[in-house]
Amino acid sequence: MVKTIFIGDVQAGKYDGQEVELMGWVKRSRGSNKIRFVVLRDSTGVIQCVVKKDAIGDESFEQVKGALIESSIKITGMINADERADGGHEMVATSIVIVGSVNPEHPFPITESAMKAADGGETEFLLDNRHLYLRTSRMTAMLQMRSTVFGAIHNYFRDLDFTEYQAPNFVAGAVEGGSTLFEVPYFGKKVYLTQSWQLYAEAAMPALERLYTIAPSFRAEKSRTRRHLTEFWHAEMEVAWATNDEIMSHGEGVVRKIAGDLLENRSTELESIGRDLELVARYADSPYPRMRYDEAIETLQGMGVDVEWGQDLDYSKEKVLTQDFDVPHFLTHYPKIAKPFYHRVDPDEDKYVLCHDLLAPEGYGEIIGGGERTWSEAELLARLDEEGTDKAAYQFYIDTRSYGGVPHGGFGLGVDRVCSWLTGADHIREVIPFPRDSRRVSP
RNA sequence: GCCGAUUUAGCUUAGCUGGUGGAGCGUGGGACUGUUAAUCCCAAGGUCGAGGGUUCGAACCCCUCAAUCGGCGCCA
Repeated sequence: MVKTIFIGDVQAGKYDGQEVELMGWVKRSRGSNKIRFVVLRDSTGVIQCVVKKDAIGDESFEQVKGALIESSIKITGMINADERADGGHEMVATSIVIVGSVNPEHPFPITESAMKAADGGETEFLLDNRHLYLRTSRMTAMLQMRSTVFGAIHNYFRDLDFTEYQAPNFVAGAVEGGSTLFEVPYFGKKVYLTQSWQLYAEAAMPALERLYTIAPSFRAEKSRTRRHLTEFWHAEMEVAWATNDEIMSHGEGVVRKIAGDLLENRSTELESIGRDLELVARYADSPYPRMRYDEAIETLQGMGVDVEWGQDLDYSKEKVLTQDFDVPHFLTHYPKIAKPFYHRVDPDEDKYVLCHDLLAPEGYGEIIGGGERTWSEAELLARLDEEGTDKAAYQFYIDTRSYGGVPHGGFGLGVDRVCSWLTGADHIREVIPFPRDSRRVSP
C-alpha cells in the first residue's frame, strides 16, 4: 500500500480527467441523504470528494455518512477541475473504503470551537491533546516550516564544508555559570543534561576546525514566557582561527539563509498562518547592523531607561532597544563582568569581551549568543580564578588550551526561537511538536 | 524565586444584588440531490476544579488546597 498520489499534486492539476485512489483523513463531511461532500486531507492539502448515493450504492453511502472527522479512508474516483470546490479541483467518488474509523462515543476532540478559542495560540485543552492537535492545518504548516529551518541550517554549514559533530547529552558539569541544570541519577552518581554543545565542540575544534550541530539543550529555568522551553533545539557552531566579526558573519548568514529558504519553499504555509511575507523577505535580504554594548546603553539611557553600564541586558531592556529595529541587530563587546569566563577579553580594552548577541525584532528577543573564546591557557586560568570557578570540573577544557591553543569561537542559535520569530508565532510552543516547559512534560 | 489571573456539558461559553444552570459546536435521531464551518427540527449530555465555612438557601460571598494560563528574573 505505497501511497503515490498526494492531494497537493491533485490540486495542482496533475491528475485532471484521471481516475485515482486517494488516501487520507476526513477533515469535514456534509451533505444530504443522496449526496455527501467529504473534505479529505493529507499532508499536502485538502480536496472535496463528492460522494453520490447512486454512484457508490446504499451500503457504501451509509459508511461514508458514518465516517466522522479524522476517520482515515481510501477513496477512488475521477478528478475534475471544478469551481465549486475549494482549491479548484474535486473528486467524484466511485468507491470508498474506511481504513480506520472513529468511534462516535469518542469523536475527534479538536473542534472548531477549540481552535477558534485558541485563535492561533494554544489553550490548555489543545496542549493536553497535542498528539491530536498536530494534525490540524496550523500545526502541520508549523512542522513543515520547522523542517525547512532545520534543513537550511544543515545546508548552510555543509555548503561551507563544516563537519557535523555530536556531543554527549549526559555531562558532568555546567557550561553556563548558572544553576539551571537538570540533575539525572546515573548509577549512584549525579550527572546533568547538557546545556550546550560548546565545551565539547571546543575539544574537537583542533581536529575539525569548522564544526556544527543541531541538538537539544536542556535548561531547568522556571521561565514562564513565550520565548522559553526547558528542552530546546540548539544549533551551534565552532570555528578555529576565527574572529568575533567572522563568527557574526556566519550568524547573519545562517539566519538570512533560513529566512530565504522559508520564503522560497514555504510561502504557502507562511501565508496560511497569516505571516507577512514582506517581513520575512526583509529578514532574508537586509544586512544585520552591529552595535556595541556601550552604544546600546547610551541609546537606552537616552530613551529614559534606568540602566547602568555593566549590567547584562535583560529582556525588558532588549525589548525597548529592539522595538524600533526592523531587522535583527548584533550587540557586541559586553562588559567582562556581565559574561562568563569562556568569553575572550578584548585585547584592546580589557573591560570588554569579544562576544555578540543577535536580537530579533518584533519582540522575539535574543536568538544567537556567541563570540570568541578565551583561548590561551594562562588567560583561561586567570578568568576561572577571577570568577572563583572550580578548575577541577573544567580540566578537560583547560587541556584543550595546553596543546596548541588557537584563537577560535562560535555561537549558539535557538532554533525554536528562530522558528517562532520567522513564523510570527504567538508562543514558542507553537513551533515544536511536544513542548516542554517547567509545568508540562506530557503528552 | 516573585507578581497577576482563570477553573460551569467532550469543546467554547452566558449566568445581574445569593433564590433549583442557558446557548453554540460536536455526538445520536429525523428532513433535504451541489454543499462550502451546509441548513432546518428533535434528543441525550452538568455532583458548576476539590474540600471546608457563612446562610433558610451558594456556580455566585469567605478560607484552604490543586491544576492551568499570563508576565518578570535567567537565557537561546
